[in-house]
Amino acid sequence: MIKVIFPDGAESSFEEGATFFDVLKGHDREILKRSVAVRVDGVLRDLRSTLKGDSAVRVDPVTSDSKEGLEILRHSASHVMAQAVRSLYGNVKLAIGPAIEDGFYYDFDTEKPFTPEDLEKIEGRMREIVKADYRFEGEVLSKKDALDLFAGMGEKYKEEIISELTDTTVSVYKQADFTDLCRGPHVPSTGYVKAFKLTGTAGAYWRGSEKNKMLQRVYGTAFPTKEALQVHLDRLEEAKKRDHRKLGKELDLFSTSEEIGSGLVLWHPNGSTVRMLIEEFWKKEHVKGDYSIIYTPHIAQVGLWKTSGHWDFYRENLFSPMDVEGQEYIVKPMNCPFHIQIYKSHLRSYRDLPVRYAELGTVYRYERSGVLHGLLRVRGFTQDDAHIFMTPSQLEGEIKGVLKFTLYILKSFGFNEFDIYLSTRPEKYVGDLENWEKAEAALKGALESSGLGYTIDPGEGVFYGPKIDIKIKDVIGRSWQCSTIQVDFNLPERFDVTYRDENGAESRPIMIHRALMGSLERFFGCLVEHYAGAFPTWFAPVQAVILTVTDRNNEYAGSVYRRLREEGFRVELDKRNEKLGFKIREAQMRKIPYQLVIGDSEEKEGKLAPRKRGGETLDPMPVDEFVELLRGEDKPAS
RNA sequence: GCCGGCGUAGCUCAGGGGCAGAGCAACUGAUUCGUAAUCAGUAGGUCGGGGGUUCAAUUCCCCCCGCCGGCUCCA
Repeated sequence: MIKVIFPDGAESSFEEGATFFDVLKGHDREILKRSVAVRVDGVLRDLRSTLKGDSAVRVDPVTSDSKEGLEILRHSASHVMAQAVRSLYGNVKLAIGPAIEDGFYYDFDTEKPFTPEDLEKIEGRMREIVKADYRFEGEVLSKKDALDLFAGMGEKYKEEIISELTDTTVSVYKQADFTDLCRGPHVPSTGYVKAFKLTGTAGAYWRGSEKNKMLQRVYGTAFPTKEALQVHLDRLEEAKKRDHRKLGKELDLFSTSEEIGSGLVLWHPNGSTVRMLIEEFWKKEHVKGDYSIIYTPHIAQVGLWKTSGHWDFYRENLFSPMDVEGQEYIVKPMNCPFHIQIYKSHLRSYRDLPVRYAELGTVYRYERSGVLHGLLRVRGFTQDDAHIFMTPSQLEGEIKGVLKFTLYILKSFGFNEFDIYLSTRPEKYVGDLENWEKAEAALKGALESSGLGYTIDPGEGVFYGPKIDIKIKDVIGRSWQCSTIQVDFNLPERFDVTYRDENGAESRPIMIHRALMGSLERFFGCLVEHYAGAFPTWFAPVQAVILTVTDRNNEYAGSVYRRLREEGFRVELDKRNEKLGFKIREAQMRKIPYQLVIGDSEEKEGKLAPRKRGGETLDPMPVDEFVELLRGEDKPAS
C-alpha cells in the first residue's frame, strides 16, 4: 500500500498501480472533475498514470483553472489541432506546438499555406476529435526507438528535436492514430478540450531564425469552459474597440500618409493638443526636477555614431548617409552624442555634477517595413530623452531619483500599476566586466532601497550597459513598455568625456540614459487605448462644448464661450441649427468631457447645464461655479 | 525583410469580365427643436499605382506601394 497525502493534509492509502483518477475519486470528486493532471511529489503526471514506488507520496490535483492546468489544457488542444491537420492534409510535417500566453499554436511545414477556409475546416475536424473523446496515451521509448518511429513517419523536425535531447528515453503521446513527441502531461482525453477557437495563421521561422525555413503557424486558444472562452473573446473585442489606430481616425487625432511614407506620423490638431499638453507638463516637471532642457540638430556627421558604436551595432536600422560637401551626414537615430557634445563644451568639475540634460528629441530609425505598427512602432518619433552625467558615487542616488521621478510622471497620467524589469548583460556587449557588475549592482541597489519589486531579465540589457525597464499596465490589464533607465560606462569612454575630481585629476563620469514615456508616439498610443479615447479633462483636446437649444440662445452662449476661453479652457461653441439630441450625440462620440446645454431657462438665470461625457447630467449652475469645477479637474492625477 | 490576408466616395462597407452601389459625413433648402441621430434634395469615384490577358478589366494574371495578423528585429 502507498500512502497518499493531499494538499489539505488528508491521507489515504492505495494499492500500487492505482491511477490518479482512482486516487482523486476517493478524495474529492468535485476537484477530480476540474483536474487535468496531478503533481506527484512536485512532478507533473497524467491522471491516467499510476501510483508506484515509495511508501508515501504527496499528490496535488492540477485543475484546469490554475495556470499550470490551463497550460496543459492548451497544450493538449494543440495536439488535437495537429491531429486534425494531419488527418486533413497529407503532406504535412509537424514542428512544435506549445501553449503560450493566451492560448497555443502549432507550426507545420506544409506545401501550401493555410487559408482562412482551411482554418474553419481544421476547427471543424477538431470538434469531431473532441467529440470522439480519444484517450491521450503516454508512452516512453528509448531514444533510438523514438528516432526510428519519427524517421519512419518522415517527421524530420521531430527527429531533429530528439537527436538534440540529452535524455536516454523520450516520451510520446498517442490519441487515436495520431502520435506526437511530447514531454506531457496531457489531459486524459480529447473530450477535455471543450472550449477552443482557432484565432489565426502566420508564417514563423523554424526555431525562430530567419535563416531557417518558414513554417505555417496556426494560433488558437482554449479554456476550461465555454464561458471563460467567451470572456476572453470579449476582451479581445474590447481591445479592438480601444485600438489607437481606429480611435486615432475616429477622433481625428493623427494619421499617416502613403505619399509621405510608412511610419511617419502626422499629428492632427486634436492629437497635437494632447501632445502639447503632455510636453508642457513634462517640461515643467523637468525644470522642477533640476534638469536643463536643451535642443539639438536632426542631422549630424556619421562619425558621431561611429564613435558611439551604434554604426556597428545598428547600421541596418540607420537611414542611409547623405553627402554634404563631401562629408557624410545621417539623420539622427538617437540624441546622446549631441548631449555629450554640450557636456564637453566646457571643462567640468566634480562640483558641477550631476549634469542633467533633457530633450524632447525627434529621432529617425529605419525599421523594416514588416515591423511598423500604428504609433507603437514607427520610423520617426520623439523621445522624452535625458542624459545624466555623474560621478560613480552619485550613480545609485541618481537612479533612485530617476525611478521616483518616472513613477510620479506615469501616475500623473493615470497609470498606477507597473511591472519593473532589470535587464542584465547581453551576449554582445562592450566595456569591461567590472563596470557591468558595478552598474548592475547600482540598479539593483536603487530598486531595492526604493522598495520596488522587480524581475530580472537575463541578457536583455543594451550593448553598452544594463537597464531598468518599467512597463505600465493599462486599464484592461495589458502591459506597455515605455520607461527605460540605462547605465552607460561606454559612451563616456568612447567620447572621452571627463571631469576634474576633488584632487584635480581627470576622471570619467558615468552616464544614465533615460526616457520616461519612451516616445511620445508610443505613450500617446497607450493613453488612447488606456482611456479608450475618453481623455481626462486636463489633456482632453476639447474640454467642453457649449450646445445651444435654439438660435435665441446664441448671444448668451457666445458670452459664456468667451468667458471660458478667457479662463484658458479648450471650449467649443456648437450653435448649429440642430436638435439638442443630435448635438449631444456628436459631442458624446467625440468623447468631450463636458457638454454644456444652454437654453432659455439657463439664459434667463445666467447659468449653464453641464452633462458629463458618461451621460450624467448636473443641475444647471452659474458660469462661475462651472469654471471652478473645470479648474478642479484641469490638472494631473498625482 | 519573410509568410498570409486586405486596399471600392471623406468614413464604414456591399458588389463583381459588359453604364460604379448603400449608410453616415459634406453641400442646398425646410424645420427653432431640452439631454445619443428632423425631413427633403444635390453633389461626390483613375475601384491604391503600373504592366499584361481580353472585343471589353474595378473584377483574371504579374510587379510595385500601403495597411492588417504573425515571424524575425527593436539602441
